[in-house]
Amino acid sequence: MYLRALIGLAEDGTTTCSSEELAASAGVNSAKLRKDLSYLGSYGTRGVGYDVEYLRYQIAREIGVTHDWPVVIVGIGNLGHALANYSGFRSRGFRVVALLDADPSRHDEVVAGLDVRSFEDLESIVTEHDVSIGVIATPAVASQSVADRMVAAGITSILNFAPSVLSVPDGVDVRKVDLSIELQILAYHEQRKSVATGTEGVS
Amino acid sequence: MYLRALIGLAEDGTTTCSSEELAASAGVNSAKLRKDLSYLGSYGTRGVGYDVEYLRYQIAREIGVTHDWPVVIVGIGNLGHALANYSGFRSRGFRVVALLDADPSRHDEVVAGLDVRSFEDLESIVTEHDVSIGVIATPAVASQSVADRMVAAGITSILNFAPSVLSVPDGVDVRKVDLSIELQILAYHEQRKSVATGTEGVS
DNA sequence: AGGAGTTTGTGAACGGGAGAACAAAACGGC
DNA sequence: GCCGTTTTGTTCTCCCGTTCACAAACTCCT
Repeated sequence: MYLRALIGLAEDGTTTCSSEELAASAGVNSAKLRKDLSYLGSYGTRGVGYDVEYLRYQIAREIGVTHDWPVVIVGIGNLGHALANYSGFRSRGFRVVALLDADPSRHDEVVAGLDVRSFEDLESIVTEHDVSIGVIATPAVASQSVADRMVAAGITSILNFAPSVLSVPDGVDVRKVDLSIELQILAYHEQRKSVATGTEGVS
Repeated sequence: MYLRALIGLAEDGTTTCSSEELAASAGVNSAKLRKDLSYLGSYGTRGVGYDVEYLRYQIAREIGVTHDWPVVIVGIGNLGHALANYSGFRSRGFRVVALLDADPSRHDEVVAGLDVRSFEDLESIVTEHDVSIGVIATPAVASQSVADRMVAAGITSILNFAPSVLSVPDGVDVRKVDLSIELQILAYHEQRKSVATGTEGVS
């Protein structure tokens, strides 16, 4: 988030910023920002602030976005389609090297300039491109078996868009994004709002 | 998450479950689950466990998924396209009532059975369908102005997929989903793994 | 050179979530 | 009807992230 805020500041032509400004851009408290940055090192100048370009490079180096990460996406339904085309991945240092789907009827499609290939090709693709990050955009029922195959093939980080809890061995990282859970959280607060104001009754 | 786990258990034909089982399905600790459920009330039976259907209804009622929530999606690019087609929304009680885009060249498209309409129609749609939840899938530069218009039109909950920090008045909830941040977090851990094992050097 | 004004970096206090542990309650067998 | 077993609901403790507050350090102006 700080890196993204710095990029935004750099695009606006800002060369130096205080922790207060950067915190506002990132939407956090300035003390938290200073403490977070202090874990990386002492990259600011007291009385002046942070050099935008310098700090940007230091953060990029620390979090590992200085080189491209190859990524495979499994499950080319609506969501996988969008992810394959999502420009944010490429601009943040991720390169989609393959799109896989278990459904043979999808194998003739070309999405985002890539052939949709058979899920059976997973191992060879992972080996060839030295892929360590996989994205699961399949239905929930398929997600665990896809994850197992990914782990067996050597993938050690998984981004899971399926609404399922994956079990993986130690040493493998999983992050889960559940789009409808986010909406449900908003709906919950909406409901509480209407209860509080008495606009709407809840049986 | 608990609701989803309960639905899964119900589909498997389970009628009763212990906190231990449900916690395992949801991927959390059983003490935490019991504590969370205790905030809703005392819906379990000691020595027996929870009735799946009963608990499911109670949670659904509490979080407000007993009735459908109308939703508008603004920005019908790749991501908006996928969101409009995403079946998880409908099955979780959300109904997409309109798709809006500022680009007139998109207005002839039909996505997921809905016309893509002009962003200018926002106010009338919100009023007509009593929409309180809006989804922003525009580029980052447009997101703040879209949010402002949404708030002015009466929307009080926003799900923001743009990589930007939105500022909104009190009483409006914003949740942010940033797809590439998730990948960056995985990449960070990957980098640390390779540093720790000495597989790869970091200058 | 020195003091006033800024801004970072960090020690201390605060708050809240997570897990362990246990009392209360329900069921089943005798 | 009573006791052992099981499982919930809740309290207590611990730990971690966040925030406050302040000393150290840097710049600018006189």
